[in-house]
Amino acid sequence: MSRSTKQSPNHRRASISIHDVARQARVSIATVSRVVNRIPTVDPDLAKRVWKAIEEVGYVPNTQARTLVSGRSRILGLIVSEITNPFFPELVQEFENLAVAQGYEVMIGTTNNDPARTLSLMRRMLQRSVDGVAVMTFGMEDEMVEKIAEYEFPLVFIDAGPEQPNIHIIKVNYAEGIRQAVQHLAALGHRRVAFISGPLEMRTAMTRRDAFRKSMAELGLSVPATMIVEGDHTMEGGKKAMERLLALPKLPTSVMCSNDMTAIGVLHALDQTAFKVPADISVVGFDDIHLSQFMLPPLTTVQMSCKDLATAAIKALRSDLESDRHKAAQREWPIPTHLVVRRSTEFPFGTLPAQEKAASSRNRSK
Amino acid sequence: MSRSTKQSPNHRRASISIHDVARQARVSIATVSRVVNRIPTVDPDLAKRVWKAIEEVGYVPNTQARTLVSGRSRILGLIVSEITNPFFPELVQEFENLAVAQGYEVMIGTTNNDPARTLSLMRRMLQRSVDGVAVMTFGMEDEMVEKIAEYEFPLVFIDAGPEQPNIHIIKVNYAEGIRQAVQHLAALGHRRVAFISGPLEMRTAMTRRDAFRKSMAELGLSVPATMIVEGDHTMEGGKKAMERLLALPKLPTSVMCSNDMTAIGVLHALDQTAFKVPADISVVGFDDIHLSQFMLPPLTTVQMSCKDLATAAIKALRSDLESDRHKAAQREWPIPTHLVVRRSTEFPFGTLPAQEKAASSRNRSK
DNA sequence: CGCGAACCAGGAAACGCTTTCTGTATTAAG
DNA sequence: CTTAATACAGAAAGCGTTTCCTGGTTCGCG
Repeated sequence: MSRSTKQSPNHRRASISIHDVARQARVSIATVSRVVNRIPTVDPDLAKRVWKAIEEVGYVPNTQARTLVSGRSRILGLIVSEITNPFFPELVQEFENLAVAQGYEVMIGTTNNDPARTLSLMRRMLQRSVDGVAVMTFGMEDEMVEKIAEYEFPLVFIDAGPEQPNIHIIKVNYAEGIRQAVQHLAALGHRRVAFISGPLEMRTAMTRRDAFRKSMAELGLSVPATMIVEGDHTMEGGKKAMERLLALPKLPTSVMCSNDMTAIGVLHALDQTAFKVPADISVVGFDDIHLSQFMLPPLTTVQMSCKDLATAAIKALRSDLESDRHKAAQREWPIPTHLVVRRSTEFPFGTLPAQEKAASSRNRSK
Repeated sequence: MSRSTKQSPNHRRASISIHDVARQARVSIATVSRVVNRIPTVDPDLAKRVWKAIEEVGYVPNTQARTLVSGRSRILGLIVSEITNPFFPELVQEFENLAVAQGYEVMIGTTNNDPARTLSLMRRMLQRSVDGVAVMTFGMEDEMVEKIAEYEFPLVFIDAGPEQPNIHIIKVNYAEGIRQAVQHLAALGHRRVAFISGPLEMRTAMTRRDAFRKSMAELGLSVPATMIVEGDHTMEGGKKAMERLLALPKLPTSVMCSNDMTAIGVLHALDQTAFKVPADISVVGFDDIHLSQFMLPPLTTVQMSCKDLATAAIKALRSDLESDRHKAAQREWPIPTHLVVRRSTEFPFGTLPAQEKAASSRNRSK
C-alpha cells in the first residue's frame, strides 16, 4: 500500500505526496508525474481525472524531490553589490518578477564588494544547486570574475567576462547615453563640463569616464584634467567631489556624474552654496533610479533600464538552460542607454560671479 | 560498487556524493553522514579520516537530498511589501546576514500589497518547504494575515496576528519613540504640532497616530482635527499632505510624520516655500532609514532599528525550529524605538509672518 | 573467566519524485 | 485473420541524503 496510509512515526511533515494523488485517481505515480509535467503521451481523459484528484487532495509537488532526481532546481542566483544602493532593489524587483513568471525562484546574495563574502556566496549557491547565476555587480575585480567563472552553471556578467561556453555577457551601451547627454549639454551652450567618476578600480567607472571623454572630444570640447574628479558612486562621495570642483579657480557650468547617487550628492553640495541648479550649474546623473525624479530639481539622467538589464540576464540564462544543447548560442546581450531630460539641466546663465557665490555658502552642515 | 564508479548515462551533473567520500575513507555512508552532521558517537580517529577524505574529493553535501529526507530545508522566507521603499532593503540586508550566519538561506518575496501575489508567494514558499516565514509588511489586511496563518510552518508577524502556537509577533513599542519625539518638540517650545499619518487602513499607521495623540494629551497639548492629515508613507504622499497643512489658516510650528519617506516629502514641500527647516518649521520622521541622515537638513527621527527587527524575527523563528518541542515558548517579541535628534528640529523662531512665506513660494515644480 | 552493558560502525529503508523499460491493448497493414 | 506497429499505463530503479536497527567489539564488574 501507499506509504502515506501507514502512520510511520518519523513522518514529520505529513505532506500530501504523489502517491495520494495516484491512489485517489486510481493510476500509478508515473502517470501522475507525467500529467503534472504535461507529457503529451497521457490519455486526455486520464489526465483530467488526475487533475481532479490533484485538486481534491490538494497536492503540491515537492521541489526538493524534483530537483534531486532531475538535477534542475529552478532556482536562479542573483548577485548584487549591495542592496542598500537604490539601483539594486529596482533591479532585484524586475529580475524576480521575470524569474517567477517563468517558473523560477531567485536566490539573492550581496557581496558588499568583499571577496570572501562573494566566494562563500557562490558556494552557497552551488550547494543549493542553482540552475544559473546573474552576477549584476558593477565593481568586481577581474580576478574574482575568473574565479566565479570556474563554476559550471550558466553565468551572466555585466560588461566583461572570460570567453567560455557557459558565460554570457551583458554589453551595456554606455557610450550612447553619455553621448546624448554631452550633446544635450553642448546644445544648451555648456562648454566647461566636469565629470565625477566612480571609483576607478571599477571597470564600469572607467568605461563611463572614457565614454564621456570621447563624446566631449567628438564635439571638439576640451576636458582639462582638473575637470575630472573621482567619486565613489555614493551620495557622500558625490558631495565631496563637488566640493573639490567648487574649489577650482575656474568653475564648470555643468557636471556629469557616473551614477545618480553621485549626482544627488552634487545637488546636496550645491544646496549649501548660493549656486542654483540648473540656472548656475547643470547636473546630469546616470542610472535613472526611482529617486531621481523626486529630487529637487528632478534629475536629468541617463537611463539604464533595470528592466532591460533583468530581461537580458534572464534571457541569457534561459537560453543556456532550455536550449537543446548549445547550438552556436548567443553569448553577448546588448542593452541600450539613453538620456532622460528633466529639470536639472538648462542654459548656463551664470548670473553671479562665481567666487562670490561659492563664498556665500549657507553652510547648513556646520 | 559505488554508483559513482559506473558511468551511468543519465548522470547529468557528475557531482561528488557521500559515496565517494565513503569509498575514499573506507567507511560506510552512514558514518560519513554522522561525521558531517557532527554526531558525537563517531570515533575521533575515524572522523578525522572522513574529514580528510571530504577535503580530498571536494565533497559538498546536496541540500536537496538533505531536505528531502530530514524535512528541514534551512530556508527562511522573508516577505516584505516592496523592495523599492528604502526601509525594506535595509531590513532584508540585516535579515540575510543574520540568517546566513546561522546557516540558513533566505527566500525573499514582495507582496506589493497585492493579495493574489501574496497568496502565490506563500504557495511558492510552501513548495520550497521553507522552515519558517517572517512577514515583515506593515500594511496587511487582517483577512490576509489569517489566511497566511493557516500555513503550518513557524510564522512571525509585526504588531499583530492570530493566537496560535506557530505564530510569533513582534511588538514594536511605537509609543516610546513617539513620546520621546513629542516631548523633545514640546521641550523646544512647540505647541502646535501636526501629524501626517500613513494610510489609515494600515494598522500600524493607526497605532502610530494614536501614540502621537496620546503623547500630546499627556503633555496637555491639544491636537485639532485639522492638524492630523493622512499621507500614504511615500514621498509624494508626504509632499501633498504638507501642502494641505500649508493651506491652513493657522500653521503648525512642527510636523511629525508616520515614516521617513513622508518626512522627506515634507522637506520637499517646504523647500518650495520660503519656510526654513528647522528655523520656521521642525520636522520629525519615523524609521530612521539610511537616507535620513543625508537629507538637508539631516532628519530628526524615531529609530526603529532594522537590526532589532531582523534579530527578533530570526530569534522567534529559531525558537520554534530548534527548541525541543514548544516548551511554553515565548510568542511575543518586544522591540524598542527611540528618538534620534538631528538637525530638522529646533526652537520655533517664526521669523516671518506665515502668510507671507507661504506666498513667496519658489515654486520650482511648476 | 563469563556475562551484560556500552559503544560504535554498517546495512538498509525511506524521503518524493523522474524516467527508462516493460508489457498489454489497440490499431493498421497485408 | 494474422502480424507488425503503435499508444500508453505501470513497475521499478534510481537521485543523495538521514536515521533506525542490527550486530560485532570492547569493557566493567561480579
